Amino acid sequence: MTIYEVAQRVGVSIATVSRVVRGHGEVAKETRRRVLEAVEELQFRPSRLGQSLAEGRHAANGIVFPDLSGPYYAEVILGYEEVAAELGSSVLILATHGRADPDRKVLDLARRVDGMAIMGRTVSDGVVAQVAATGMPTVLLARPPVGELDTVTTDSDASARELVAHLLGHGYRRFAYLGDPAESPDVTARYDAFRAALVDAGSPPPRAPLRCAFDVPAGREAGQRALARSPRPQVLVCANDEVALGALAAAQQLGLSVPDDVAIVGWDDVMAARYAGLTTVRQPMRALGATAARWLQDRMVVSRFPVRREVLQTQLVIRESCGQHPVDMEVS
Amino acid sequence: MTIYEVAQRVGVSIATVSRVVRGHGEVAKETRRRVLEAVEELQFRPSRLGQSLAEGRHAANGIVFPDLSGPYYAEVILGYEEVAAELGSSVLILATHGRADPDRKVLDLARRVDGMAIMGRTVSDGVVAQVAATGMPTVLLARPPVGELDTVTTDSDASARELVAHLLGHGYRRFAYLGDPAESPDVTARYDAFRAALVDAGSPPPRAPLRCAFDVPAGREAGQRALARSPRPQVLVCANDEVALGALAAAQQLGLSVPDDVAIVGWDDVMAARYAGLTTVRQPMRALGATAARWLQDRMVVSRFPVRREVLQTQLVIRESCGQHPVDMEVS
DNA sequence: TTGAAAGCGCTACCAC
DNA sequence: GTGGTAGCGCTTTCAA
Repeated sequence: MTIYEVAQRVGVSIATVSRVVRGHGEVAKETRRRVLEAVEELQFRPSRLGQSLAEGRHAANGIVFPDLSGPYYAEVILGYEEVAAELGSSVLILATHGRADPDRKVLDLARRVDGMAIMGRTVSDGVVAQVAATGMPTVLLARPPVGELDTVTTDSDASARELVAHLLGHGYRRFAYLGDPAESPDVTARYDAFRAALVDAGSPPPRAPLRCAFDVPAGREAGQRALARSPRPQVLVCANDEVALGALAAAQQLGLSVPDDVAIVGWDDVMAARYAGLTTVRQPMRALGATAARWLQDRMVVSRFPVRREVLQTQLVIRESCGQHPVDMEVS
Repeated sequence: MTIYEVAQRVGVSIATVSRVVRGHGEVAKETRRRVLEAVEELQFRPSRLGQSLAEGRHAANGIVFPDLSGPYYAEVILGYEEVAAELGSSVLILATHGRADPDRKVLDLARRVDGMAIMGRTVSDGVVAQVAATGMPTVLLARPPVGELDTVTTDSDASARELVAHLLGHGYRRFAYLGDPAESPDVTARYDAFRAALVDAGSPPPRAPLRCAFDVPAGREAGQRALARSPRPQVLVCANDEVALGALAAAQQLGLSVPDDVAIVGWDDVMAARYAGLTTVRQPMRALGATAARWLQDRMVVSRFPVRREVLQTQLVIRESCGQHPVDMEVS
């Protein structure tokens, strides 16, 4: 079903059909009626490819993320899709984690979209720069800036400072950090912020992080390593909630009580964190994605636009896992 | 940067450049070298639009889901993306829930993909049929079949039967069901299965479901309503885990102990369920998405292919919320 | 008010 | 081996 068949059926040119369908240009009332009738009868829908090729735009944009497992990325993507869809863009998603040749895949995605958001440690700065160099509107998410690209991240410093103050207030002095700063820019930022907060508070810097992946099993394994250290750390500060939940399991397995024998804190505030009673730092994940989509739109509409950088606020959420509190500080 | 510029630079025709780039057809070694050199220098990447238009395919497929909030859909999409990417397709996502004109959006998506997966109650059977009628390879996910379309769902009957047997074994006789069968085909299936299992076991059928949306706040509200009934139900059977978590909060708020005063069971086994100690039915969400992607591929490759129907197995997961058990039946 | 036609960027067939 | 060229389906300008 092409525009030609419609035109032929009505006995007009394809230009006229196009005008009617798009609602641009002037068309005689009667002609319009006949065209619309044929469109309806033939169930004509213009080919997106033909349209895009002629218009020179895809009306789509993409988001690249490490992987979708874990509620964190899912939420970001939801926020992104919601805004993008509102703005009339289709959304393409691309997970790179654990996949062969992520660079190629990102470059490939770049050929199907008008703009893209790139999250975390998915591809190298070089590839990001390469994509951006083609003139592709690009925004970076939860990732250090590259060149003059728009970048939206979430705060680690303020909440790390709050967290450390809170933990020191509990009287804790021996900390272990679980997570691999090399794995993700987020972890890097979180670890650095944690370390800086500790040092600024006059404490000795923490030992090197116990490196582990970003999931529950890895957290458990790292938790076991941490808790085997002597003297045993009083607090396990974890790169994200899943690692913290793993650490929780490790403690349980060793017969240690949380928080009496060891305190555990996470990062993100995924749904499970509430039920595990995990003290954590809440991330505005939806807002992260929504912001990226909005900025992308701005860049696609206005050619020259000042570079944007924004650090979204996070919130320390105190629950039971970091120590006994006089009253429940968070109920709901 | 088009194929013309590359051709001109090298002094060959675009046909030759195309041959080299695609790796088809015979090209003299020396010519190939010079073309590749130019491609490299000019950073030429063929336009996806031109390519697709000429090839007559998008090399992309789409998945439509009610919304992305809640870990359930996210996991399905992950499974889908993983397989689709492996198969060389880009993935477009579309959330319909709470959006204006979902039909139009789905039809729109259909113009950009070679195949699509449609989940749950996103669009009417009519629209599904309309999409399928265009020849678009389509598979239905967690949704009743429409016409001759491939459909993959998860089992509700067997696990509902197991669940009911287990609950009856606890001595419970008064059940309340929380969730709105009209909201999603999943809920319909779950409620029907629950009801049938109860009746088959010789119990009286449950009262009508307490209708509520699919999230924690709605679950809490419905939980309050349920627990205010007299006589108070002994078990709240919930449409999904989020509703169950809400019901849990409601019980807590009323000062009721779970499971001593009231038992609560959910459906899905999202991550939070483990930490909330929720008895639930585990869904193979990744497998659901992966299966859809695989079937779609089959349909796109082989034109005529027998209709497929599959019901993936689910697993009853017993935790604390359904009653005291002699020993921990699930540790990890 | 309408039509003809020039692209948009590529693939693949047919000649040479 | 290589080039010419006819599509693929649409938008939009220019004429009529």
